[in-house]
Amino acid sequence: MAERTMHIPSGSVPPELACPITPVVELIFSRWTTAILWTLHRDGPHRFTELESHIATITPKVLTERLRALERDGLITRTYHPEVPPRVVYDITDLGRSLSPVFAALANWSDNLSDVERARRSFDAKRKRKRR
Amino acid sequence: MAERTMHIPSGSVPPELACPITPVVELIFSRWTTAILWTLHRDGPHRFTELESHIATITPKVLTERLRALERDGLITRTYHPEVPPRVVYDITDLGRSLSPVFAALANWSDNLSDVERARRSFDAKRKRKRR
DNA sequence: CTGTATCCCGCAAGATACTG
DNA sequence: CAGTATCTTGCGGGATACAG
Repeated sequence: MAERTMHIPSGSVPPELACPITPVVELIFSRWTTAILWTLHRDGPHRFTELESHIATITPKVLTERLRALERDGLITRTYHPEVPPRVVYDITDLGRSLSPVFAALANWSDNLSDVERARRSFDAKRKRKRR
Repeated sequence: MAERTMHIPSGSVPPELACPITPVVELIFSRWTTAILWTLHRDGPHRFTELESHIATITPKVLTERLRALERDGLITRTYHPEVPPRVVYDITDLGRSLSPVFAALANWSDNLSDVERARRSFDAKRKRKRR
């Protein structure tokens, strides 16, 4: 873990006081955004409906919200083609691509999910025993 | 970030269908948890009130909730010392420590936060221009 | 096709007060 | 000290309808 003292951006909310990476977390990991970034990163540019059907359970409203936020943050681009019917293509930016080491670290760690599962079962079992 | 809810995914069908790292994200990055894990990892074991005052803006109720969840997931330990007054010490586990590469990747990426800020200003400026 | 515009709800999170 | 117990609230996210 990095031991450096980092600048804490102003305008951030409470938890940052104790943890310098919280701003990054809150920036990147709002719900659905990893799915969107991951898709664009791995499979290239997508149109609105392509993303919609690929993520499957997201509603158009929420997808629009997330895409706007990601575009505003400079992580994806939105390209409008004035055709009939209109066509809009979303793609990941270099800034968005720079997240790949983060994603790789997360993907690596997913090996530990089974340990988490086991810990949960153990914890719940103990709780059940104490209850009765 | 994170589920932002690491708690039992409510009624919704999870986004991990489109993104394999989403489960990890939802596990680790619920609000406050990075601050807790970061603190325990960097500064060693802490008592309840030590965490409370270190994170400063968290309420005891929420801190308890997060600590329980992290304990259940096997990422931290809770040790009760039956003294007078009672003493409880929280510490990070090996499983929790194994998140270091993830945190390091995130800390590294925080250099890009300034780019995000710039992108936001640019985006907002464009919006303003179009509006009038 | 690519979105808005509304309305609505669950629940994480906050405030406050109290206890073994 | 280390938490519960209760009540309230903000808002992310869902459902539905509709528009350019």
